[in-house]
Amino acid sequence: MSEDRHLTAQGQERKEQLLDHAATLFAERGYAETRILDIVKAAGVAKGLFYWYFENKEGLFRELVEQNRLRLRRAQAKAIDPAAEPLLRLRQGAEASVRYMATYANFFALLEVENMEKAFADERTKGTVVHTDDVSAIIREGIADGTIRDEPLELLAYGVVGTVGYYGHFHRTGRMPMPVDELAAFVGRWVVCSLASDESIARRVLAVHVAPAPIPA
Amino acid sequence: MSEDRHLTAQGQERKEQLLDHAATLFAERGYAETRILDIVKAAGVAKGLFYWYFENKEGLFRELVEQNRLRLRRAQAKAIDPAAEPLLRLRQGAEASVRYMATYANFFALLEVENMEKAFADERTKGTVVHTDDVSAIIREGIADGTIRDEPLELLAYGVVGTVGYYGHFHRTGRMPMPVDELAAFVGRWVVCSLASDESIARRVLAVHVAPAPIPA
DNA sequence: CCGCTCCTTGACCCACGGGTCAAGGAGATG
DNA sequence: CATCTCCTTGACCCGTGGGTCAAGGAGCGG
Repeated sequence: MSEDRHLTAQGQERKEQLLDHAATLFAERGYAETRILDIVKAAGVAKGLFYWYFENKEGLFRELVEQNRLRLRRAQAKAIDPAAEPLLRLRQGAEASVRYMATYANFFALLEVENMEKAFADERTKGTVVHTDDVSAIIREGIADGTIRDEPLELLAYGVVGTVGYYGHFHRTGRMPMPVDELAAFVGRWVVCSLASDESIARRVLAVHVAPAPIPA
Repeated sequence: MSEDRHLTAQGQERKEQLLDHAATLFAERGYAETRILDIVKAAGVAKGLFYWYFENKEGLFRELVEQNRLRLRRAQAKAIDPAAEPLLRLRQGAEASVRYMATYANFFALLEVENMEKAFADERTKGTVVHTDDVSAIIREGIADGTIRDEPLELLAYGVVGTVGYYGHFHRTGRMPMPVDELAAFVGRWVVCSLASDESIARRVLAVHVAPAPIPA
C-alpha cells in the first residue's frame, strides 16, 4: 500500500475481514505472536493482499485501535442521559463502559497490547486522553455544584477511567465469574462512592435505577 | 544454561547487572523491541554470556518479574502498621505501593509488558492474585467489623489493586506532573472513600497522619 | 471487445535476531 | 604448577517472518 487507496465495496469488506481476524488472533495469542501470515490465512487470502490494504502490521493495529475507540465512545454517549446530574452521568458512563468492554473483549485486549510496544504509546495516550477529557468535563460540573469531592480534577478523572479499565480487564481475563451487568452495577457504585462529596449525595445517585442499555454494533 | 548453575559472587553480580540493564531497556523501548544483543552490549559483555546465566529472554523476564514482586511486597509490609484498623492499613498499603511503583518505575513498566505476551499471562495472574489475597484478607476484617461497605469481597479487592496499579501507571507514563507523595496521599484518600461504609469512618481514617516511609532497596 | 482500475495470487528475497559452540582466560585449591 | 570449576568470548548457523513483485483475474464503462 503506497498512498490512500480508493476502495470499492468489495475492497472495504475484505479490509474489515482482515481487521476482524486480526483482532481475534491478537486477542488469542497476543500481538507479537501473531504473524501476518496467520491473519491472511485466517481470512483465507494470500499474503500479498495484506499489503494492498495496510502499510504493515502496525498500520493495521492502529486502525483497529481507532475503530475500537470510536465504538466505545458511541456506547458511552448512548448510555448517558444528558439531563441527569453529573455524578449520575458518570455512573451511567462507567456502567456502559464496563459492559462494552465485556462485549468487545477481543478488541479491548488490544489496548493492553499497546502497553508493551513503545511504538504505540502515543496512540494509547491519545485514547485515554479523549476518554479522560470526557470524564473531566462532567467531574468539573460536579465539583462546581458541590456534589463531587473537591480534589484535583485530573486525579479524579484518572481514577474513574482507571477503575473502569481495570474491572474490564479483570473480567476479560476471567478472574470474575459473574454476569457483566452485575459487575457493571458494582463499578457504578464504586465510582459514585469514590467521588461523592458526601453520603447523602451518594445515596441519592445510587437510588436511581440505571437500565442496562444494549451495546450497539 | 542447561541446569541450575552454582554462581560465585562474581557470577551473581554479573547476573544482577544483566537483569538491571534488561529492565532499563525493556522500560525504555519495550520487551519485544529489546534484543538480547542490546542487553549484553549495555552490560558490556559478549552475547554468549547471556546464555550462561539465563535459559533465554523469557527466562530472564520471569526472574525480573519475580524479583520485582518480592520487593513490592516487602515495601508494603514495611508500611503497614499491624495494630491499625483495617481501612487504615489498606490506606497505608496503597500509599506505599504508589510510592514504590514510582521509585521502581522501570521495573514496573515490565508488568505491563506482560499484558501483551500471552505466554506471561500466568505470571501476571499469579502476581495479582498474591496482591489481591493480601488485600482481601484486610478487607474481610473491615467488612466483619462494619467499617467497610458490604460488597463482594473480591470485587472490592480488585478495586483497590486496580486503583493503585492505574495511578502508578499514569504517573509512570508522565501524565501526572506532581510529586509522588502527593499522588500517593490522594490514592490513599480515594481508596478510603471507595471502601468506607460511612462518612464518619472515612473521616476518622483520613484524620490519621501517614508518614511516607522510605522505599527499601 | 478494449482498456481501465481494482483486486488477488504465491513464489521469492533477505535482514534480523535467537541460540550454539569450541576455545580460551581467570582464580581457587591441593 | 596441575587441574578444576567458573566465567567469557565472538564467529557461526539457521529458522522465521516482514516485505516485494510480476503476473493474472474480475468487473465495468465506453
